[in-house]
Amino acid sequence: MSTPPDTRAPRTRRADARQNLDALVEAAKAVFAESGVDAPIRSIAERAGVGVGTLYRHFPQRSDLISAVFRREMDACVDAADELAAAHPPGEALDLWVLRYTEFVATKRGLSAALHSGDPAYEPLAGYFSTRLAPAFSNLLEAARAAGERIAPVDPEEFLGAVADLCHSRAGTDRAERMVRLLLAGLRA
Amino acid sequence: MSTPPDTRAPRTRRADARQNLDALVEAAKAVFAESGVDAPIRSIAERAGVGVGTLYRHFPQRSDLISAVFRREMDACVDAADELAAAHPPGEALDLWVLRYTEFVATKRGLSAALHSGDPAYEPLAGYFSTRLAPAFSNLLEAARAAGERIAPVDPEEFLGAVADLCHSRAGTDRAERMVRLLLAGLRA
Amino acid sequence: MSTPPDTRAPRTRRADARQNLDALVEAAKAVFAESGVDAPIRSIAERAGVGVGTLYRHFPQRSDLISAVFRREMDACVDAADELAAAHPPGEALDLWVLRYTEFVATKRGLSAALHSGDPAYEPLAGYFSTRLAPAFSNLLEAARAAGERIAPVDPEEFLGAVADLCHSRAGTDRAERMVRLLLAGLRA
Amino acid sequence: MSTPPDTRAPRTRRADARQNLDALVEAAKAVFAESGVDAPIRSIAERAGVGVGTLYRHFPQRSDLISAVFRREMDACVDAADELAAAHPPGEALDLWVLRYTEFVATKRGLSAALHSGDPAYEPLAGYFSTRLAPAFSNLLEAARAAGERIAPVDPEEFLGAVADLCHSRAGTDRAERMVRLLLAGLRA
DNA sequence: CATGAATGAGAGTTCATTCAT
DNA sequence: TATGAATGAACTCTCATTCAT
Repeated sequence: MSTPPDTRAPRTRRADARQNLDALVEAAKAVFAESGVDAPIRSIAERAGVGVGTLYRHFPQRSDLISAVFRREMDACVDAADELAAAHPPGEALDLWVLRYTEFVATKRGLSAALHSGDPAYEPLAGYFSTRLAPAFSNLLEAARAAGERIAPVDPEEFLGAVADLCHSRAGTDRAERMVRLLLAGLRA
Repeated sequence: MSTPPDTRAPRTRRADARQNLDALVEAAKAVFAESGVDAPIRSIAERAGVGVGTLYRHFPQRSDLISAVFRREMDACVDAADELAAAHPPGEALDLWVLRYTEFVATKRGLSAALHSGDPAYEPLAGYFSTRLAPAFSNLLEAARAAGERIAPVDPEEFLGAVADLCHSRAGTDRAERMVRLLLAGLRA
Repeated sequence: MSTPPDTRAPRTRRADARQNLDALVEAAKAVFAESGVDAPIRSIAERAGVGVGTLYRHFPQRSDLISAVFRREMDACVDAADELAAAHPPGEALDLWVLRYTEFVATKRGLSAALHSGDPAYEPLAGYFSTRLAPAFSNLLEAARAAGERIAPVDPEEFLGAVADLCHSRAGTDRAERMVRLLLAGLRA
Repeated sequence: MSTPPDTRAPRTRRADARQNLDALVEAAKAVFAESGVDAPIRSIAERAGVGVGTLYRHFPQRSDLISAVFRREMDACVDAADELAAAHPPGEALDLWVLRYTEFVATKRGLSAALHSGDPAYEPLAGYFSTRLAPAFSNLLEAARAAGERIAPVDPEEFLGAVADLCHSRAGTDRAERMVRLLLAGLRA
């Protein structure tokens, strides 16, 4: 009436849920960076040293895992905005933060595709994008304007989306950076 | 009293092959636009009204098909450069062509990913990119400079790659166009 | 001035265990009725508000749980035989009890499959079937015969098995009842 | 961009589609009889000496395969009705055919479950049941009545369903036959 | 004693690719 | 030369079962 497999790998069992969760997100981050967000689920579980079942327990949908990875780093990126604003003059802070954002995006192949896929599973992620990242950027934009810089009107989300696009391709970070600078220049034209 | 010679095309071999090839490229173009370059091979063969075997005969690698599709439209895009240059003042021609190029890219989901995948199969395509599109753009750039416009030094290929990135995402063509214009503005800053 | 003795149940161990056991059997009954005996073990544990481990402690084999559920209701069904015999004339009691048995079986999707699966785990259940249900039915049969009814010779177990089969299918209880009546009619032909 | 596995089992390739189809239905019949209609798809493919893909090509849904198996034998069973009617007196033909039908059902574990599962995929099969088997049975019933037999009014489909239920269980054909005879007796009571 | 996280076998399904016809 | 049937690797997901806490 059932399948009685005799287990033979005792390994970690129950070590610590929190730890596993971390390992999974970390592994996912690495794998996504290497192979994009469509990488086989199993490869992530393996990298985390965890059974697929465990992965599914914590992240029933692929999108849950993607969201977890991105959210974690989005937070760090958002925090950087305040730090840079505090340590640099507005215009400079703006540029520096966009480059920081660039780094965040650099390893997220497929992020924008996911965000715009229309799949409702990504709405929370998109929401996070709108409610956290975009405002952070918007603040920097306003601060620069308040400091007297002439900056073209631009939708913050749209601009960040564009920067993301420029950084997804495997064309290398140098090119990405040059092109992002061009975009920033366009902002000031 | 004699049998009238049957004049109906007995030498269709070649013609058929050509036709198949055309149908395939056309079908691939449509399917790529709809589902991206990772679409099932079969769906392309079906759309072309041809067996998969035939597809494989003409395009042993998926990349061959991708290249064929892109090459065909690249040609049209390259030709447009001359036409625009003849009909408009240099600066305007430059902008118009970039928008024209934008359209070409718009339906090519995955083009830049393919170009930068590192897969040697795409080298011919990348080569075509460098030897045809980039020079066409370069000419427009030079013409504008010659006409007195101040245009930042930029690697043509890199710039075109960036534009491509901006157009891939499913975020809609409006956003893409706005962002491309920003990039163009950056060029003149 | 002295600490008043804490009289609140400190000896709940046993009581808890009994309670869990009850909850499990009850939950299993409900789940089996809804999804058949192949329902996920976990869903039963959840329904009982208990961890899977606890379930496994009490019922190491799925068949143990199945047996427990069935046994409990078989008992009730067996008891009904005496009650009906006491309250009705023999022939009527016979018919009424078979319909009562029908109800018992109705929600036991998979019971007969389990009983006849050949899996040795079900032998105790089958034994219970033979030693309790079949005799109860046999008594009613004999009583009816003793009362002068002409009833075909039939193996009680076999007959009950047949009735069970007629009730398993999801075809609805109406049909089942009609067909069971036909079977009863056959008994008297 | 793709997975280039190097095939190593050349085996039959394209031998004959018709043959494969037959082999599949045959294998499915055997597997269904052994393990019920929920048996792993893969086991059927293996038994037929065919890749899973081939199975899926011919029978995209499990229900398609089930239907194919059943339909084939239903046809034979329906044909038997005429033959028996021609060779025997009505009452006898009726009994003989029901036993014949019994044989058909005997190896179809899960048939009635499938028929009554409510899954729309089985509607064609259920339809076949109603339009072919039930009428065949109905004719025999009428013929027997016309010949003067007293036969209880009964819904042909319902009756056949009941017979099916009696034959599904693994309880052995002897028991099934005895119980079916009882049901037939009930019909004449 | 109870819990539920972890495990991994196994089932379903898709699709690139080959090759008999 | 064209066809499309066949193949099977690879992927996703579920769930029985164990065992650290």
